[in-house]
Amino acid sequence: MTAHTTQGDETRRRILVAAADLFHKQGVVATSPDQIIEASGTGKGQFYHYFRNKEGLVHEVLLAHLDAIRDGSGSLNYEITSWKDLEQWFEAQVGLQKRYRMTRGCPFGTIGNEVTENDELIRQDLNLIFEVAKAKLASFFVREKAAGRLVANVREDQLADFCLATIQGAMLMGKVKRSSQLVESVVHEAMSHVRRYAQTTT
Amino acid sequence: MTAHTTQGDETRRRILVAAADLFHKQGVVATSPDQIIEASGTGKGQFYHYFRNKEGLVHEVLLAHLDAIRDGSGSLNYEITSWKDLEQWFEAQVGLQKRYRMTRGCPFGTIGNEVTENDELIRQDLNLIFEVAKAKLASFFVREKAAGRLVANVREDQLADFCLATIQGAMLMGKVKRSSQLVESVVHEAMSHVRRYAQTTT
DNA sequence: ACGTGGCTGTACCTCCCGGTACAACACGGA
DNA sequence: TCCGTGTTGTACCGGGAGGTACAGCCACGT
Repeated sequence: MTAHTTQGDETRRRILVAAADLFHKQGVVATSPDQIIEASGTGKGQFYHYFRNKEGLVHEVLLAHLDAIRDGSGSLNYEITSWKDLEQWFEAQVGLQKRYRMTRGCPFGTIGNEVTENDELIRQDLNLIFEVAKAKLASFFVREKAAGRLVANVREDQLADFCLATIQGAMLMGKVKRSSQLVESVVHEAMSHVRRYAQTTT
Repeated sequence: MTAHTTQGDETRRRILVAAADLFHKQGVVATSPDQIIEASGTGKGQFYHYFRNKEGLVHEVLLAHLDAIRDGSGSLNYEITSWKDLEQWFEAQVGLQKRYRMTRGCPFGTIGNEVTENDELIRQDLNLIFEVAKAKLASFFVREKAAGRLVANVREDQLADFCLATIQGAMLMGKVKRSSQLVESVVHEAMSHVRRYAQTTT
């Protein structure tokens, strides 16, 4: 299951990266082990040596995503310390989508939408990812409120969920429309809404 | 392709209904013709008699959805004439999701997320659906603005996109979390944002 | 040097996917 | 009545999905 050699570690990593990319591009169901094997330049032997099966691989891809959010090693910065940061967090997602010429949505959303009642494990992984992301965003709002810069009756986690949900929906619609303008304007509305809770209590 | 007999019309309809349900439940890619055939109680003969292939069926399912939005024959009412209507439109989506015990997302969103660069036709169908839905919502805002009950500098279609995007994101996250509370609160935030553009100019 | 792991490649297997071919049937009109 | 068109069932097919078996390899400690 896990690698015991630097070389083995490398191939394992290559499989993970190739899989993550293909899942993002065309979804989990539409991606076959053979495709991942070819894209990663490995063989069937390695694939089933390092991963129990396809579902196991999906699980580990999601864990990798989770780590990326947790330690900030991914291309997105979830450590929000200012309103500017929050705005950049939104913009960064649009930017990422633009690099793929608006042909892709959010990596998590893409997988999340494919989840059925038989994928309980995967669903929980995704749930955890959203939970961690929410906590990161919410902690910013908590600090702002503590500093008296946020109206007192606002629910911080609810606001964080709002941010996540809007960006998910915006990216999905941006992908369908193949247009970044839609995403930009939705993000703009969302930011404008969240900002209204900010107050300058002198 | 198209039926010429009331009986043939019936089987064609049964296939469409069964397909729509399965696509909503588990997505397009994960649904095989055989499953649709079994669920609709028909045979392979009928399937390929009435539809060119699987993609053709997806296309027609989407056209049926589109009609449902256009003439209001679906379970959702897109004819918004009051703020109460708008709120009910949001709530109706959550209600629908709840009936499936939060195991499904939006029918369009589910399909939209599966779209790749090879599904240009399907993508355009979905785009049209979103476009029509947006127009329905936007026309309400236009009327409100004309009546002076909306701030003058608001872009009506942008606001409509915002509504669509948030409900999409909310339903996706609701499905992943298997919780309707998340959806309710996101919808609440969205409504609260949109309502701020309303003004009573005496 | 040699065994004992981890690593890697390839052959193979079963099942189902999307689809075709084709024969039988129903039934209204000439 | 008998033909033609719309409808329905079933047999079949190539290919790829997801996965297993297994044999070679290479490095390492001893």
